[in-house]
Amino acid sequence: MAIKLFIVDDHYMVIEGIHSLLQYETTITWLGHATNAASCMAFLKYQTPDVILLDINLPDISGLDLCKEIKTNYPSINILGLSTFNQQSFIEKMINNGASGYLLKNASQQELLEGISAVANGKEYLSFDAISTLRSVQKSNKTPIITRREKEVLLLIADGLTNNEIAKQLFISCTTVDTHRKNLLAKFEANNIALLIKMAMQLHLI
Amino acid sequence: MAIKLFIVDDHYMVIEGIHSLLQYETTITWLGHATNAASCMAFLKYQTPDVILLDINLPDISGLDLCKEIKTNYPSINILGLSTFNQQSFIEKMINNGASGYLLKNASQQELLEGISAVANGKEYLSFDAISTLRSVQKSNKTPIITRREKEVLLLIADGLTNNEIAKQLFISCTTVDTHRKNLLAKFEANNIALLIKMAMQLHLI
DNA sequence: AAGTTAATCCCTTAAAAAAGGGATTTTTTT
DNA sequence: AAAAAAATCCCTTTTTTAAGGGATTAACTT
Repeated sequence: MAIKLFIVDDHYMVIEGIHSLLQYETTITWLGHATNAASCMAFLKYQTPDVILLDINLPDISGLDLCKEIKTNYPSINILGLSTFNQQSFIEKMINNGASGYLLKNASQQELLEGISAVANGKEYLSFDAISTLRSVQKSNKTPIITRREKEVLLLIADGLTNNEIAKQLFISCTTVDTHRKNLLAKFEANNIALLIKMAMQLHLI
Repeated sequence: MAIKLFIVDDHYMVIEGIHSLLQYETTITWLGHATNAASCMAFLKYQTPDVILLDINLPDISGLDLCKEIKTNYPSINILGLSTFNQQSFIEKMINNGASGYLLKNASQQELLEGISAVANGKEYLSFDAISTLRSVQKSNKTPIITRREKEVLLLIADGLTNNEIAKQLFISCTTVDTHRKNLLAKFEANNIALLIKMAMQLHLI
Protein backbone atom coordinates (compact mmCIF):
# COMPACT_ATOMS: atom_id res chain seq x y z
CA MET A 1 0.00 0.00 0.00
CA ALA A 2 1.34 3.39 -0.96
CA ILE A 3 2.45 5.81 1.71
CA LYS A 4 0.01 8.67 2.12
CA LEU A 5 2.08 11.85 2.33
CA PHE A 6 1.12 15.33 3.42
CA ILE A 7 3.42 18.33 3.56
CA VAL A 8 3.30 21.47 5.68
CA ASP A 9 5.63 24.23 4.55
CA ASP A 10 5.11 27.92 3.93
CA HIS A 11 7.50 27.93 0.97
CA TYR A 12 5.67 27.25 -2.19
CA MET A 13 8.89 26.49 -4.05
CA VAL A 14 9.81 23.76 -1.60
CA ILE A 15 6.39 22.14 -1.82
CA GLU A 16 6.61 22.22 -5.59
CA GLY A 17 10.16 20.84 -5.46
CA ILE A 18 9.23 17.89 -3.28
CA HIS A 19 6.13 17.23 -5.35
CA SER A 20 8.24 17.22 -8.46
CA LEU A 21 10.85 14.91 -6.93
CA LEU A 22 8.17 12.44 -5.91
CA GLN A 23 5.82 12.61 -8.88
CA TYR A 24 6.90 9.31 -10.41
CA GLU A 25 7.11 7.42 -7.12
CA THR A 26 4.32 4.87 -7.13
CA THR A 27 5.00 4.01 -3.49
CA ILE A 28 3.92 7.48 -2.40
CA THR A 29 0.50 9.06 -2.65
CA TRP A 30 0.48 12.84 -2.55
CA LEU A 31 -2.39 13.91 -0.32
CA GLY A 32 -1.70 17.61 -0.57
CA HIS A 33 -0.12 20.42 1.33
CA ALA A 34 -0.73 23.19 3.82
CA THR A 35 1.16 26.43 4.19
CA ASN A 36 0.26 27.05 7.80
CA ALA A 37 -0.62 25.20 10.98
CA ALA A 38 -4.29 26.11 10.99
CA SER A 39 -5.04 24.61 7.58
CA CYS A 40 -2.96 21.58 8.46
CA MET A 41 -5.09 20.86 11.52
CA ALA A 42 -8.22 21.46 9.45
CA PHE A 43 -7.05 18.94 6.87
CA LEU A 44 -6.33 16.29 9.51
CA LYS A 45 -9.96 16.38 10.63
CA TYR A 46 -11.08 14.47 7.56
CA GLN A 47 -7.97 12.76 6.24
CA THR A 48 -5.14 10.91 7.94
CA PRO A 49 -1.78 10.73 6.19
CA ASP A 50 0.85 8.14 7.09
CA VAL A 51 3.65 10.64 7.01
CA ILE A 52 3.76 14.42 7.38
CA LEU A 53 6.72 16.43 6.18
CA LEU A 54 6.71 19.34 8.60
CA ASP A 55 8.70 22.54 8.27
CA ILE A 56 9.73 24.12 11.56
CA ASN A 57 9.24 27.67 10.27
CA LEU A 58 5.59 28.40 9.87
CA PRO A 59 3.82 31.75 9.74
CA ASP A 60 1.28 31.17 12.50
CA ILE A 61 2.77 28.86 15.15
CA SER A 62 6.12 27.14 15.43
CA GLY A 63 6.47 23.82 13.65
CA LEU A 64 7.77 22.49 16.95
CA ASP A 65 4.46 23.21 18.64
CA LEU A 66 2.46 21.92 15.71
CA CYS A 67 4.46 18.70 15.85
CA LYS A 68 3.49 18.17 19.46
CA GLU A 69 -0.14 18.92 18.73
CA ILE A 70 -0.33 16.51 15.82
CA LYS A 71 1.31 13.69 17.81
CA THR A 72 -1.08 14.30 20.72
CA ASN A 73 -4.20 14.13 18.59
CA TYR A 74 -3.04 11.69 15.92
CA PRO A 75 -0.32 9.49 17.42
CA SER A 76 -0.34 7.14 14.42
CA ILE A 77 0.99 9.81 12.06
CA ASN A 78 4.76 9.80 11.67
CA ILE A 79 6.36 13.18 11.33
CA LEU A 80 9.52 13.99 9.45
CA GLY A 81 10.89 17.42 10.40
CA LEU A 82 12.05 19.66 7.60
CA SER A 83 14.09 22.82 7.66
CA THR A 84 16.85 24.89 6.21
CA PHE A 85 18.65 24.98 9.48
CA ASN A 86 21.27 22.62 10.56
CA GLN A 87 21.11 23.50 14.21
CA GLN A 88 21.37 21.10 17.05
CA SER A 89 18.78 22.82 19.21
CA PHE A 90 16.08 22.61 16.52
CA ILE A 91 16.77 19.02 15.66
CA GLU A 92 16.71 17.93 19.29
CA LYS A 93 13.54 19.84 20.07
CA MET A 94 11.77 18.41 17.04
CA ILE A 95 12.62 14.86 18.10
CA ASN A 96 11.59 15.63 21.67
CA ASN A 97 8.24 16.87 20.38
CA GLY A 98 7.52 13.54 18.76
CA ALA A 99 9.03 13.73 15.30
CA SER A 100 10.45 10.49 13.92
CA GLY A 101 13.19 12.17 11.97
CA TYR A 102 14.68 15.28 10.50
CA LEU A 103 15.52 16.24 6.97
CA LEU A 104 17.42 19.29 5.76
CA LYS A 105 16.20 21.11 2.70
CA ASN A 106 19.45 20.46 0.90
CA ALA A 107 18.74 16.73 1.10
CA SER A 108 19.02 14.73 -2.11
CA GLN A 109 16.13 12.91 -3.72
CA GLN A 110 17.49 9.67 -2.33
CA GLU A 111 17.59 11.01 1.21
CA LEU A 112 14.04 12.29 0.81
CA LEU A 113 12.79 8.86 -0.28
CA GLU A 114 14.76 7.04 2.40
CA GLY A 115 13.47 9.40 5.07
CA ILE A 116 9.83 9.06 4.06
CA SER A 117 9.86 5.27 3.85
CA ALA A 118 11.82 4.94 7.08
CA VAL A 119 9.41 6.96 9.19
CA ALA A 120 6.41 5.40 7.39
CA ASN A 121 7.61 2.07 8.76
CA GLY A 122 7.93 3.41 12.26
CA LYS A 123 11.69 3.80 12.09
CA GLU A 124 13.71 6.89 12.89
CA TYR A 125 15.56 8.86 10.27
CA LEU A 126 18.06 11.70 10.35
CA SER A 127 19.55 13.17 7.20
CA PHE A 128 23.30 12.94 6.88
CA ASP A 129 23.99 16.58 7.68
CA ALA A 130 21.61 16.50 10.63
CA ILE A 131 23.48 13.56 12.13
CA SER A 132 26.85 15.20 11.78
CA THR A 133 25.53 18.40 13.29
CA LEU A 134 24.18 16.54 16.29
CA ARG A 135 27.50 14.71 16.68
CA SER A 136 29.72 17.75 16.35
CA VAL A 137 27.67 19.87 18.68
CA GLN A 138 27.15 17.25 21.34
CA LYS A 139 30.76 17.55 22.41
CA SER A 140 30.97 21.25 23.00
CA ASN A 141 27.80 23.20 22.70
CA LYS A 142 25.05 21.82 24.87
CA THR A 143 22.16 24.05 25.84
CA PRO A 144 22.05 24.80 29.55
CA ILE A 145 18.79 24.03 31.33
CA ILE A 146 17.45 27.24 32.77
CA THR A 147 14.35 27.76 34.88
CA ARG A 148 11.31 29.79 33.94
CA ARG A 149 12.32 32.66 36.16
CA GLU A 150 15.87 32.65 34.85
CA LYS A 151 14.52 32.88 31.34
CA GLU A 152 12.38 35.87 32.28
CA VAL A 153 15.41 37.59 33.74
CA LEU A 154 17.50 36.66 30.71
CA LEU A 155 15.01 38.29 28.35
CA LEU A 156 14.90 41.47 30.40
CA ILE A 157 18.70 41.62 30.56
CA ALA A 158 18.76 41.27 26.78
CA ASP A 159 16.37 44.19 26.55
CA GLY A 160 18.98 46.35 28.21
CA LEU A 161 17.45 46.61 31.69
CA THR A 162 19.71 46.83 34.72
CA ASN A 163 19.25 44.64 37.79
CA ASN A 164 17.41 47.46 39.48
CA GLU A 165 14.98 47.93 36.61
CA ILE A 166 14.37 44.20 36.34
CA ALA A 167 13.70 44.00 40.07
CA LYS A 168 11.04 46.69 39.79
CA GLN A 169 9.44 45.06 36.78
CA LEU A 170 9.24 41.61 38.38
CA PHE A 171 8.38 42.92 41.85
CA ILE A 172 11.34 41.15 43.44
CA SER A 173 14.46 42.31 45.20
CA CYS A 174 17.49 43.53 43.32
CA THR A 175 19.59 40.89 45.03
CA THR A 176 17.33 38.17 43.74
CA VAL A 177 17.79 39.40 40.22
CA ASP A 178 21.50 39.36 40.90
CA THR A 179 21.30 35.74 42.00
CA HIS A 180 19.46 34.76 38.84
CA ARG A 181 22.07 36.61 36.82
CA LYS A 182 24.86 34.78 38.60
CA ASN A 183 23.17 31.44 37.99
CA LEU A 184 22.72 32.25 34.32
CA LEU A 185 26.40 33.12 33.96
CA ALA A 186 27.35 29.91 35.77
CA LYS A 187 25.04 27.72 33.69
CA PHE A 188 26.32 29.16 30.43
CA GLU A 189 29.89 29.21 31.72
CA ALA A 190 30.11 32.79 30.53
CA ASN A 191 32.29 35.33 32.27
CA ASN A 192 30.10 38.29 31.42
CA ILE A 193 26.77 39.33 30.00
CA ALA A 194 28.05 40.05 26.51
CA LEU A 195 29.03 36.43 25.99
CA LEU A 196 25.89 35.21 27.73
CA ILE A 197 23.65 37.13 25.34
CA LYS A 198 25.59 35.92 22.32
CA MET A 199 25.35 32.30 23.41
CA ALA A 200 21.68 32.57 24.32
CA MET A 201 20.87 34.05 20.93
CA GLN A 202 22.83 31.39 19.11
CA LEU A 203 20.80 28.79 20.99
CA HIS A 204 17.59 30.64 20.07
CA LEU A 205 16.68 31.22 23.71
CA ILE A 206 16.18 34.91 22.96
CA MET B 1 14.17 35.56 -27.39
CA ALA B 2 13.81 33.42 -24.30
CA ILE B 3 15.37 34.49 -21.03
CA LYS B 4 18.41 32.37 -20.17
CA LEU B 5 18.09 31.49 -16.49
CA PHE B 6 20.62 30.06 -14.08
CA ILE B 7 20.04 29.28 -10.44
CA VAL B 8 22.44 29.12 -7.50
CA ASP B 9 21.03 27.51 -4.37
CA ASP B 10 22.30 24.82 -2.08
CA HIS B 11 18.82 23.40 -1.53
CA TYR B 12 18.08 20.75 -4.05
CA MET B 13 14.36 20.89 -3.26
CA VAL B 14 14.19 24.57 -4.09
CA ILE B 15 16.02 24.10 -7.38
CA GLU B 16 13.67 21.30 -8.27
CA GLY B 17 10.69 23.38 -7.21
CA ILE B 18 11.61 26.34 -9.36
CA HIS B 19 12.46 24.08 -12.27
CA SER B 20 9.08 22.45 -11.94
CA LEU B 21 7.27 25.78 -11.72
CA LEU B 22 8.99 27.03 -14.88
CA GLN B 23 9.05 23.86 -16.98
CA TYR B 24 6.22 24.90 -19.30
CA GLU B 25 7.33 28.50 -19.67
CA THR B 26 8.51 28.97 -23.23
CA THR B 27 9.83 32.41 -22.43
CA ILE B 28 12.45 30.95 -20.12
CA THR B 29 15.39 28.72 -20.98
CA TRP B 30 16.76 26.68 -18.09
CA LEU B 31 20.54 26.82 -18.31
CA GLY B 32 21.12 24.80 -15.17
CA HIS B 33 22.05 25.24 -11.56
CA ALA B 34 24.92 25.37 -9.09
CA THR B 35 24.84 24.49 -5.43
CA ASN B 36 27.83 26.58 -4.44
CA ALA B 37 29.70 29.71 -5.40
CA ALA B 38 32.71 27.95 -6.89
CA SER B 39 30.76 25.95 -9.44
CA CYS B 40 28.69 29.01 -10.26
CA MET B 41 31.80 31.00 -11.17
CA ALA B 42 33.12 28.03 -13.16
CA PHE B 43 29.88 27.86 -15.13
CA LEU B 44 29.98 31.56 -15.95
CA LYS B 45 33.33 31.14 -17.70
CA TYR B 46 31.71 29.46 -20.65
CA GLN B 47 28.05 30.49 -20.52
CA THR B 48 26.34 33.79 -19.79
CA PRO B 49 22.80 33.71 -18.45
CA ASP B 50 20.49 36.72 -18.63
CA VAL B 51 19.24 36.24 -15.10
CA ILE B 52 20.67 34.46 -12.09
CA LEU B 53 18.48 33.45 -9.18
CA LEU B 54 20.89 33.67 -6.29
CA ASP B 55 20.35 32.32 -2.79
CA ILE B 56 22.05 34.29 -0.06
CA ASN B 57 22.88 31.19 1.99
CA LEU B 58 25.59 29.23 0.29
CA PRO B 59 27.97 26.67 1.77
CA ASP B 60 31.25 28.21 0.65
CA ILE B 61 30.91 32.01 0.54
CA SER B 62 28.01 34.31 1.28
CA GLY B 63 25.58 34.90 -1.55
CA LEU B 64 26.08 38.59 -0.84
CA ASP B 65 29.74 38.35 -1.74
CA LEU B 66 29.06 36.17 -4.76
CA CYS B 67 26.56 38.74 -5.96
CA LYS B 68 29.21 41.43 -5.90
CA GLU B 69 31.71 39.22 -7.67
CA ILE B 70 29.31 38.31 -10.44
CA LYS B 71 28.32 41.93 -11.05
CA THR B 72 31.97 42.98 -11.14
CA ASN B 73 32.98 40.38 -13.71
CA TYR B 74 29.71 40.10 -15.66
CA PRO B 75 27.86 43.40 -15.29
CA SER B 76 25.30 42.43 -17.94
CA ILE B 77 23.87 39.61 -15.84
CA ASN B 78 20.87 40.62 -13.78
CA ILE B 79 20.64 39.04 -10.36
CA LEU B 80 17.50 38.23 -8.44
CA GLY B 81 18.21 37.54 -4.76
CA LEU B 82 16.49 34.58 -3.21
CA SER B 83 16.12 33.57 0.40
CA THR B 84 13.96 32.25 3.16
CA PHE B 85 14.56 35.29 5.25
CA ASN B 86 12.46 38.32 5.26
CA GLN B 87 15.00 40.58 6.87
CA GLN B 88 15.65 44.14 6.00
CA SER B 89 19.40 43.93 6.43
CA PHE B 90 19.76 41.07 3.94
CA ILE B 91 17.52 42.62 1.36
CA GLU B 92 19.31 45.95 1.55
CA LYS B 93 22.76 44.40 1.37
CA MET B 94 21.79 42.30 -1.62
CA ILE B 95 20.57 45.36 -3.50
CA ASN B 96 23.66 47.29 -2.48
CA ASN B 97 25.81 44.49 -3.86
CA GLY B 98 24.26 44.85 -7.29
CA ALA B 99 21.19 42.65 -7.25
CA SER B 100 18.22 43.88 -9.29
CA GLY B 101 15.67 42.42 -6.97
CA TYR B 102 14.75 40.09 -4.18
CA LEU B 103 12.40 37.17 -3.98
CA LEU B 104 11.35 35.22 -0.90
CA LYS B 105 11.06 31.47 -1.13
CA ASN B 106 7.40 31.60 -0.24
CA ALA B 107 6.76 33.57 -3.41
CA SER B 108 4.02 32.34 -5.71
CA GLN B 109 4.58 31.13 -9.26
CA GLN B 110 3.27 34.44 -10.51
CA GLU B 111 5.73 36.42 -8.41
CA LEU B 112 8.54 34.19 -9.62
CA LEU B 113 7.66 34.83 -13.27
CA GLU B 114 7.15 38.54 -12.70
CA GLY B 115 10.46 38.81 -10.92
CA ILE B 116 12.44 37.00 -13.57
CA SER B 117 10.98 38.93 -16.48
CA ALA B 118 11.31 42.25 -14.65
CA VAL B 119 15.01 41.90 -13.93
CA ALA B 120 15.65 40.38 -17.38
CA ASN B 121 14.41 43.67 -18.80
CA GLY B 122 16.67 45.69 -16.58
CA LYS B 123 13.93 46.63 -14.15
CA GLU B 124 13.97 46.22 -10.40
CA TYR B 125 11.77 43.76 -8.57
CA LEU B 126 10.95 43.11 -4.93
CA SER B 127 8.50 40.43 -3.88
CA PHE B 128 5.49 41.61 -1.96
CA ASP B 129 6.68 40.44 1.44
CA ALA B 130 10.13 41.89 0.86
CA ILE B 131 8.63 45.29 0.14
CA SER B 132 6.49 45.27 3.25
CA THR B 133 9.45 44.20 5.35
CA LEU B 134 11.56 47.04 4.02
CA ARG B 135 8.73 49.47 4.68
CA SER B 136 7.94 48.33 8.18
CA VAL B 137 11.53 48.19 9.26
CA GLN B 138 12.59 51.47 7.75
CA LYS B 139 10.79 53.37 10.44
CA SER B 140 12.36 51.82 13.49
CA ASN B 141 15.10 49.35 12.91
CA LYS B 142 17.86 50.82 10.77
CA THR B 143 21.32 49.31 10.87
CA PRO B 144 23.91 51.68 12.29
CA ILE B 145 27.00 52.26 10.17
CA ILE B 146 30.01 51.14 12.17
CA THR B 147 33.66 51.32 11.22
CA ARG B 148 36.03 48.42 10.64
CA ARG B 149 37.68 48.95 14.00
CA GLU B 150 34.39 49.25 15.81
CA LYS B 151 33.31 45.95 14.33
CA GLU B 152 36.52 44.29 15.53
CA VAL B 153 35.87 45.58 19.02
CA LEU B 154 32.23 44.52 18.83
CA LEU B 155 33.18 40.95 17.99
CA LEU B 156 35.66 40.76 20.84
CA ILE B 157 33.12 42.18 23.28
CA ALA B 158 30.67 39.52 22.12
CA ASP B 159 33.32 36.89 22.83
CA GLY B 160 33.25 37.96 26.45
CA LEU B 161 36.52 39.90 26.57
CA THR B 162 36.82 42.91 28.85
CA ASN B 163 38.16 46.26 27.67
CA ASN B 164 41.53 45.36 29.13
CA GLU B 165 41.74 42.06 27.28
CA ILE B 166 40.60 43.64 24.03
CA ALA B 167 43.24 46.36 24.41
CA LYS B 168 45.97 43.75 24.75
CA GLN B 169 44.72 41.76 21.81
CA LEU B 170 44.53 44.75 19.48
CA PHE B 171 47.71 46.42 20.80
CA ILE B 172 45.88 49.61 21.67
CA SER B 173 45.15 51.45 24.88
CA CYS B 174 42.31 50.45 27.15
CA THR B 175 40.87 53.93 26.87
CA THR B 176 40.70 53.57 23.11
CA VAL B 177 38.71 50.40 23.45
CA ASP B 178 36.46 52.27 25.83
CA THR B 179 35.94 54.99 23.24
CA HIS B 180 35.00 52.43 20.60
CA ARG B 181 32.61 50.85 23.07
CA LYS B 182 31.03 54.21 23.81
CA ASN B 183 30.65 54.93 20.09
CA LEU B 184 29.04 51.54 19.52
CA LEU B 185 26.54 52.14 22.30
CA ALA B 186 25.79 55.58 20.88
CA LYS B 187 25.37 54.33 17.31
CA PHE B 188 23.03 51.54 18.36
CA GLU B 189 21.27 53.81 20.85
CA ALA B 190 21.74 51.06 23.42
CA ASN B 191 22.15 51.81 27.09
CA ASN B 192 24.31 48.79 27.81
CA ILE B 193 26.22 45.93 26.23
CA ALA B 194 23.47 43.35 26.69
CA LEU B 195 21.12 45.26 24.41
CA LEU B 196 23.96 46.10 22.02
CA ILE B 197 24.81 42.44 21.54
CA LYS B 198 21.18 41.49 21.03
CA MET B 199 20.68 44.17 18.41
CA ALA B 200 23.92 43.38 16.64
CA MET B 201 23.02 39.71 16.45
CA GLN B 202 19.55 40.47 15.15
CA LEU B 203 21.16 42.55 12.42
CA HIS B 204 23.58 39.71 11.66
CA LEU B 205 26.61 41.81 12.46
CA ILE B 206 27.87 39.08 14.78
C1' DA C 1 7.16 12.36 54.60
C1' DA C 2 11.75 13.31 52.88
C1' DG C 3 14.43 15.11 49.38
C1' DT C 4 15.21 18.16 45.56
C1' DT C 5 14.77 22.11 42.96
C1' DA C 6 13.28 26.78 42.35
C1' DA C 7 12.79 31.20 43.99
C1' DT C 8 13.63 34.39 47.20
C1' DC C 9 16.73 37.55 50.04
C1' DC C 10 21.11 39.59 52.19
C1' DC C 11 26.35 41.02 52.77
C1' DT C 12 30.99 42.32 50.98
C1' DT C 13 34.62 43.75 47.83
C1' DA C 14 36.84 44.50 43.62
C1' DA C 15 36.45 44.97 38.80
C1' DA C 16 34.27 46.73 34.97
C1' DA C 17 31.21 49.51 32.45
C1' DA C 18 28.54 53.78 31.54
C1' DA C 19 28.40 58.68 30.97
C1' DG C 20 30.42 62.94 30.82
C1' DG C 21 34.10 65.72 29.25
C1' DG C 22 38.17 66.84 25.78
C1' DA C 23 42.16 66.25 22.38
C1' DT C 24 45.60 64.59 18.84
C1' DT C 25 46.98 62.03 14.82
C1' DT C 26 46.03 59.31 10.73
C1' DT C 27 43.41 58.17 6.90
C1' DT C 28 40.10 58.86 3.58
C1' DT C 29 37.08 61.56 0.85
C1' DT C 30 35.85 65.56 -1.61
C1' DA D 1 44.79 71.18 -0.40
C1' DA D 2 40.98 71.28 2.64
C1' DA D 3 37.39 68.92 4.94
C1' DA D 4 35.52 64.91 6.98
C1' DA D 5 35.89 60.61 9.12
C1' DA D 6 38.35 57.22 11.76
C1' DA D 7 41.42 55.86 15.22
C1' DT D 8 43.98 56.94 18.89
C1' DC D 9 44.61 58.52 23.88
C1' DC D 10 43.50 60.64 28.60
C1' DC D 11 40.66 62.26 32.94
C1' DT D 12 36.68 61.97 36.29
C1' DT D 13 32.62 60.18 38.64
C1' DT D 14 28.82 57.23 39.30
C1' DT D 15 26.57 53.12 38.43
C1' DT D 16 26.53 48.42 37.52
C1' DT D 17 28.54 43.85 37.36
C1' DA D 18 31.12 39.97 38.84
C1' DA D 19 32.59 36.83 42.31
C1' DG D 20 32.74 35.38 46.78
C1' DG D 21 30.08 33.99 50.69
C1' DG D 22 25.49 32.22 53.05
C1' DA D 23 20.38 31.39 54.10
C1' DT D 24 15.22 30.88 54.07
C1' DT D 25 10.80 29.64 52.08
C1' DA D 26 7.76 27.65 48.56
C1' DA D 27 6.90 24.15 45.31
C1' DC D 28 7.34 20.17 43.13
C1' DT D 29 9.08 14.96 42.96
C1' DT D 30 9.69 10.66 44.59
